[in-house]
Amino acid sequence: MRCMTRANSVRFYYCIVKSGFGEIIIVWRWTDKKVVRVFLPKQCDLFKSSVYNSAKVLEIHDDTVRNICIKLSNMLQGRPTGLSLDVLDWAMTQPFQQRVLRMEYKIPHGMVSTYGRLASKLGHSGAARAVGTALAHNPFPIIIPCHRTIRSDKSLGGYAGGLAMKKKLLELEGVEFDRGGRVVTDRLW
DNA sequence: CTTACAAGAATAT
DNA sequence: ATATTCTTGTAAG
Repeated sequence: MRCMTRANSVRFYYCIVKSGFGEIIIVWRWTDKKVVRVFLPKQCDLFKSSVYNSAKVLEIHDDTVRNICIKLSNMLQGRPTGLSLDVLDWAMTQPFQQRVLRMEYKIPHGMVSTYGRLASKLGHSGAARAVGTALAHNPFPIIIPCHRTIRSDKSLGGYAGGLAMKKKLLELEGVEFDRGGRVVTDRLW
């Protein structure tokens, strides 16, 4: 795990966590060491074109940072890991989106919900698609397990990291699929 | 079972 | 103000 920093007014640094899916990039704010974004392997180009680019290498020397990297790595191997939400920076999230993300966080390991159900839980029944867009812009994939939300017909729905990754993440958590790629479960969260 | 489509909600542009 | 999106229930093919 290596870190990098950016010489600018607002300083960020990032860690690369290696996984079976490829390299995951965690971006931190220098000042308060809060996680600002997580980039999945499929979002590598997005990272380069983001404001979090142009950095230089730095070694991890912080226990908090190291701890989060390890926990994230565990999650990528399908192990349930208690990652606290207070390591995250919510500044860039919209009010509704933040409520969606916090609700998503409650979905237990190995369980799935649907966009529509989450909407209802938030008191916005009918806002299934809005939940979808909120999750689509999830700045903290994996930490906020947005792979645990699927469509009402139990097909996968979407995932910024690619559907293959979404399916694999769920399988690692013990979720089963049928031949049509739909989740088999009678228990929706 | 598989497409087609309108409705609906929040956010991005 | 309009376009966009990780949806959904219903109505046909």
